[in-house]
Amino acid sequence: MPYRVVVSGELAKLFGVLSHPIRIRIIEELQQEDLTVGALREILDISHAAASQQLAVLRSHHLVIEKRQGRNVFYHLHNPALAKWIMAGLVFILPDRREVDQISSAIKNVQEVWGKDLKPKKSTTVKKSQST
Amino acid sequence: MPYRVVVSGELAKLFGVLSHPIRIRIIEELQQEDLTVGALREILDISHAAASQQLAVLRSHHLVIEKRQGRNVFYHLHNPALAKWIMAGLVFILPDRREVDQISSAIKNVQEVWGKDLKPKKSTTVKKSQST
DNA sequence: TACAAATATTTATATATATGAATATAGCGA
DNA sequence: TCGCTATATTCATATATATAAATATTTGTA
Repeated sequence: MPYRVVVSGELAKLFGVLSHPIRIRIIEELQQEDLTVGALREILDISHAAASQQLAVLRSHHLVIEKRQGRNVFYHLHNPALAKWIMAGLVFILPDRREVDQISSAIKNVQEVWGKDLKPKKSTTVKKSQST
Repeated sequence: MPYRVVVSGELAKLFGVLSHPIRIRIIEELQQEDLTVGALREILDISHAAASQQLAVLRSHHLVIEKRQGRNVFYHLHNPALAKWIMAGLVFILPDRREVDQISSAIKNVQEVWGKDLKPKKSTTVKKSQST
């Protein structure tokens, strides 16, 4: 198979995995610190099953790594550069005129939160509580 | 709307647009030189309508710009950095064991072709002939 | 046992894509 | 100017795919 076809196919798959808001948010949250499924569920305000499913998609493409710790499963990025690379893609977002203000101010906010230099990882810190 | 939601949604849309092999190949081909629909059709070996449709997707997200010239319509990248950014995503492709060799050699090949320094653009050069 | 997470299944929805036909636009020649 | 051809876009339709959300079930662990 011609290599261009192989590679464009693989890239397309990668982009497919990234083409969901929840999965992007998971990746950005994981850049800050390792998190359990329950913690992500809470942060993203989604059901447990949903969090698990989206993590499974990321896992199946080796973008995140799971690490069991007691009854919790912590996730971290296989390659933290992924989160940075995604942020670099922000410049290619070209909203339509009417949304320009709203979206570009949102981008600025997000760059401060997701884009700033990272705190030293507290990877094994367990959140105190976790409901449902 | 919380800005994280806005931005992750916009990014997801962008990734969605890029999650098709043909569209990726179009972007990489356009990095080398501006091309007409017919030229792309030929290079990618797809139908004329298919080329036009995929270009419409890219156009609707402002990733490519059309410029009419006589009876041809030339396309170019709105932001050539897009092609480079996509190539930078290659490092996040983590194939399964069995495909590792095939895919990583394909990636190497592609990096030579799509990743090398660009020739000065001959943007308005019209291809001599064009069948079908 | 009870909790956390993963897995499996189903359902519903959306979406993409290929194809062929119709339409539009531009250049060319009589 | 009037056709004729080349190029490109659009539309309609059928098919395929995917995809997500919801639910239920299972597994592992304290």
